[in-house]
Amino acid sequence: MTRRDTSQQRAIRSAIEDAGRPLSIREIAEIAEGTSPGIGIRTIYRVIKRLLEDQVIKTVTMAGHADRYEPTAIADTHHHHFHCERCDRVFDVPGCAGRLDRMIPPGFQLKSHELTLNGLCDACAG
Amino acid sequence: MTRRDTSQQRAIRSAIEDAGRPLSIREIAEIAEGTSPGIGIRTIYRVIKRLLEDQVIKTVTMAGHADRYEPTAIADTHHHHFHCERCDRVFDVPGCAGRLDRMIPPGFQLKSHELTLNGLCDACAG
DNA sequence: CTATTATTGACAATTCATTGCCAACAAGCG
DNA sequence: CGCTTGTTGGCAATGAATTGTCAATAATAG
Repeated sequence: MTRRDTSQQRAIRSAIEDAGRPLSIREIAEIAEGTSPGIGIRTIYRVIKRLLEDQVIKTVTMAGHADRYEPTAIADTHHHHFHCERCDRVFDVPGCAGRLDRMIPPGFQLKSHELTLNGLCDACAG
Repeated sequence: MTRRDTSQQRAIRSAIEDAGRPLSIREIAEIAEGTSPGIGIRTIYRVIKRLLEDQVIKTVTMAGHADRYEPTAIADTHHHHFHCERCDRVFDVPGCAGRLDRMIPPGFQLKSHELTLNGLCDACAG
């Protein structure tokens, strides 16, 4: 049961690592297709699942959009996401909104939060 | 093609208006079942669609969760949402996180944002 | 009250993302 | 290099949410 390295896995890993932004399954498939032609969608799902299990990448959950994936190192840096309404790409945005605890009603226990910004990215706005 | 009022429609409308929090399709169905026994899920979808078209209610999009619906009057008051991990209910939280424009990268155009708070509600935390 | 027709609800059908299955393929040990 | 077996990819199958269909029902104008 030795783990094997394949060109498909490398294509998927580098797609995610080089993107600089969280990628959806579809985006990963398109990019990996360039590096590893003919790669099947089934393989994308399988490899993503394993990368998640191995904590190599983490899931980015977006309000109203498909999940994206980004390297754990980036995900662990506290930040949020900007979704471009036109090109549908998602970008990392450093920093945080601030005093969220103040918003919480008495008795409630805050554990985490997700901030989704919507608008136009520089390329689409220009 | 005159519009007709029915007990099913009233049950759905009052479920949403009286809840005091955004409701999912499933929650609406359960509550409406109490007021209008035997109401079909098909009717829930149909009436919700019409209420959305008529701007009577609006959709609450949550990161990682099914859409919820709340009265337009409430939706138009700027606020955010708290999702309880245990009971899966969603609550309105007044106020806003603050200076979001400062987080936006140069060239980007911010149009809207969604903040999802996660944790335990007072009932589940107590 | 009666006739018209908008509305309902059961069921089938669709949509879309994800997974099961399995024969063919290929990574890497010896 | 050759063999073992982990991996791949096409297709079927699944699961979950939503919609189409249409006969039966019920709201409302007259």
